[in-house]
Amino acid sequence: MSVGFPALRANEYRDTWCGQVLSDRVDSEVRVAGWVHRRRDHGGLVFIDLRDRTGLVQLVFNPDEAGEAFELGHRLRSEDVITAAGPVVRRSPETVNKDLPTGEVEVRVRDARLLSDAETPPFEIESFSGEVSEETRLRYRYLDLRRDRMRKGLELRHRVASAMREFLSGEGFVEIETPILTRSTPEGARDFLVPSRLQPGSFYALPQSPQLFKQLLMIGGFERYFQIARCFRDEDLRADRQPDFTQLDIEMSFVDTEDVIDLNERLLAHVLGKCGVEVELPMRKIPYDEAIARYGSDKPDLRFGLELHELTEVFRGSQFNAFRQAIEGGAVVRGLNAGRREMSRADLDGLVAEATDLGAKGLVWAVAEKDGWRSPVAKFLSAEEIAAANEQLGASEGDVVLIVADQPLLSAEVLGELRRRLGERLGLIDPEANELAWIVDWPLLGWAHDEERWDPHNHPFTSPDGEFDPDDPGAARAKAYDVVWNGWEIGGGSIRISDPEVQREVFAAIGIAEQEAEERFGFLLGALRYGAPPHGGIAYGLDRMVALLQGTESIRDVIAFPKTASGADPLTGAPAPVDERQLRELGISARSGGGKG
RNA sequence: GGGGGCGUAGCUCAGUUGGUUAGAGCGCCGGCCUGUCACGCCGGAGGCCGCGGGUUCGAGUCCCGUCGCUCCCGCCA
Repeated sequence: MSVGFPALRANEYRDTWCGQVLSDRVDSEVRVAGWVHRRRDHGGLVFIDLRDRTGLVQLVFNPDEAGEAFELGHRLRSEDVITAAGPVVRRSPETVNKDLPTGEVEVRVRDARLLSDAETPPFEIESFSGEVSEETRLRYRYLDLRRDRMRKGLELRHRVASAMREFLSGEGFVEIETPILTRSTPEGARDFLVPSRLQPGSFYALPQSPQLFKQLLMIGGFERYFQIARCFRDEDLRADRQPDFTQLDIEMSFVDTEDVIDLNERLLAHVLGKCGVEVELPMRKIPYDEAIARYGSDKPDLRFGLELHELTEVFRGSQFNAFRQAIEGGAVVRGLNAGRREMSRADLDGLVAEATDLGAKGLVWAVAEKDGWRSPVAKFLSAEEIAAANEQLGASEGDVVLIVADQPLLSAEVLGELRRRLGERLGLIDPEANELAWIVDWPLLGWAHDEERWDPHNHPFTSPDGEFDPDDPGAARAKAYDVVWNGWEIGGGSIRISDPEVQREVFAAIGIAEQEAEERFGFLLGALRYGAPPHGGIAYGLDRMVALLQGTESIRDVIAFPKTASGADPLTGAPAPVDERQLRELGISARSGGGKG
């Protein structure tokens, strides 16, 4: 499945794509153009694999047929750009190359011309001696892009984006661009700032998302908007995070949660369907609390089991002090049945170390045996406790059990992360499987322990589900929803607050004072007063979606010109110092007070 | 901000307990070769062992610092 290739209009360079020189062209004359992929020079006979975006075709330079062009055949080197013409000839049976779609034929060159003489590339385009380091690939990205893998990734990305536009246009959505130079939006991440020359001392911010603008578009009456939008966040990078990334941003009016979910399920089925992934509708919906309790994650990988079970009641009042005291202190005891496994003492101790690294106070392991547990803590546990725990965990003889007692969220997340790692290590994941689900019924706010205040789980414009009680903000649920695919969060959104009074209450609850709210979001609060329809939407991480479809862990493989982990671009050298003069013009020079720079 | 891994030829990597002239495969250059397709054969060039300092008779190897790449934690709708 690839991007379509229209019939070429003949010009002096070519009239046929390399990949289309197939058996049906035998006896016809073709002119092809491209890059010298590989040469096999036999002295009196030269074979060239010529590559363009559509594939490879073998050119044969033979002194009798090629004439003057034969000399060129000898001189050609890797990545030279040529045009060549001649008859398409069927290969004799013993010289057919079954690994090549064009391997049944070849072009007998009669005429060829060098269009561009290439220096020896720093790495082989298709190398067979190990993976080229990412830094080298990025420094010569224009060569890396010639590789099959990159071309397929970016073509896939184009197909995904096209399918999105196609579906949404058909549903009455209008694609609208929002500003790149804007005011800081409050999604929590650090902003990239752009100094203003015309207003020295003031700064634009690059948008972390078009959130506020899409709400303004709803108030502006567009009803259905989307944008494939570039977003910017100045935070540390990861394999699945770039400082600038792309999101499919959607917003719609006169809708509630179910309407948004319905539209988006059909969108996902359309887009993923175009890429060979069947999506069963309706998709699973898992409440946030259930996701945490069963999988220890708000983006669970549902391709395998190993679910978590709560054991707090089993161990309440236990003789085992660590459990009893933890429970009395508000902890929740959770267990995971890893199943019948051959695990050495070192493996199990390794898991304990991983759990403490993840922030747990400890991890108890046990191996279920005929009568009781083999475990460092077995002697502290009664037969009744062990039997009850086995019952909860569904554990039978030989099963390895892992238990964490800690604060409710921490105990779940630690075990959830161990679950994820074990699923991978134990080979429990079917690489062909695709599990999509909605995570719904999110808490509106979360308690930020280090700052001792309430923080929006999503962003501060998310609508509470039902009445918002300012006296008990922690109890509020949100009209929010995330899409999770094989353990990756690929999208998330919410119904927004369309009542200015509710918006003020939520701002107040998260510690944004009236005056500050007016300063930072006055324009939104003002807009909400002029007739805001009920509205909501969603945003998808396009890079992550394409990476998942491509089967790669790194979104850098599906971005044409990505940054390294330190936010640099080895190709252009960005970020780079700028002239003192430029800084002075912007009024931000360290020496701006002084004289000449 | 913290932790792990890596840095040796153009590329991918090996390099023993610190020991004498630094290795391989691919690529590159030259020669031979009319059916190869990761062509083959013969010959050759190519090294600031990331950078700086230290220990030592002697450092690619040990120590300290630093820079870069990478993965993770923190951070990040």
